[in-house]
Amino acid sequence: MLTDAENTVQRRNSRQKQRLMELLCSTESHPTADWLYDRLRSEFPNLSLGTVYRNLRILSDAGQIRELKNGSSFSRFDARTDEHYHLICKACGNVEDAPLTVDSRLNQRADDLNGFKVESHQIDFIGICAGCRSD
Amino acid sequence: MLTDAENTVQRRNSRQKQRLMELLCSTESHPTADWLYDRLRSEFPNLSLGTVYRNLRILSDAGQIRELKNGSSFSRFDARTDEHYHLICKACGNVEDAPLTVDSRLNQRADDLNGFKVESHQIDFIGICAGCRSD
DNA sequence: ATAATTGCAAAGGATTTGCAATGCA
DNA sequence: TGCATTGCAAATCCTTTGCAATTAT
Repeated sequence: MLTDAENTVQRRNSRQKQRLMELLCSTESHPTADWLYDRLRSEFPNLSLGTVYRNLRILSDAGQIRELKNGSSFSRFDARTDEHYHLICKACGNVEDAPLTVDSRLNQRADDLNGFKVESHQIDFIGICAGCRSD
Repeated sequence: MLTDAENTVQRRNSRQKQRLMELLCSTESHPTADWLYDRLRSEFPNLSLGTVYRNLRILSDAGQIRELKNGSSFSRFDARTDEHYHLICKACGNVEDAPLTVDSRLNQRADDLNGFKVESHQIDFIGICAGCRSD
């Protein structure tokens, strides 16, 4: 996350950032920073991985791209091993169990799409938890 | 992930591992390794964070607990910012978009559970992708 | 007694950041 | 020209690992 000051700053269009965005738009493979770095290096031999990360953050803070990960940067652990859904608070990052029954019919809806064999699914509901709502 | 050799090893029940498991079972807060480490330190003043991580890995490889994170350890980025679902391959870690329409009624089903205000949801279907099935 | 487990500290991988040089607007 | 952006390298954060000492079976 960038600071507010950095985020309201006036942005320029460097060639690196432009091409990064184009490359990301041209693929559906949900690439990692490293993959993007490798591809862009043929065009920008001196490109640094730091620049890739910086631009990914800028674009994602601006809502132009999306970063796929479950909230926080570190792993969370759960003693419940049965399938269940989660409520994830955008504000504090906490994760609670959703008291909902798992709908296994969803697996059939997605099964065999693109030749993909579905074994299970998980749903994360994103929002604001009771504690953060009252603040 | 532990190696096969480490995984088929005969396990003992250290006090540290026992209490870690009990602590994890006693909460629904899906704690991080650090949170568990802090709590356990009053009981085991010389406890090391490495031991906590090691035991979490042992328990999760044994299927006794679950680690919450989207597959790989590094972030993936997506130029599509509209809501959509993902197919995640257990074998190769690749992520593809699921050609399904988003069911916004799901948000209502989960809304206000535990006082949680739901804004959106995401579904990850876990399975084996076409490429890995044919190998 | 044997070998799994520990604590410690050092290594590792992914990501961020400080800074002087560079290049958009 | 002015200031956002870069490349580089060092720093940071979370997690894993090597090793000698300890402890469960």
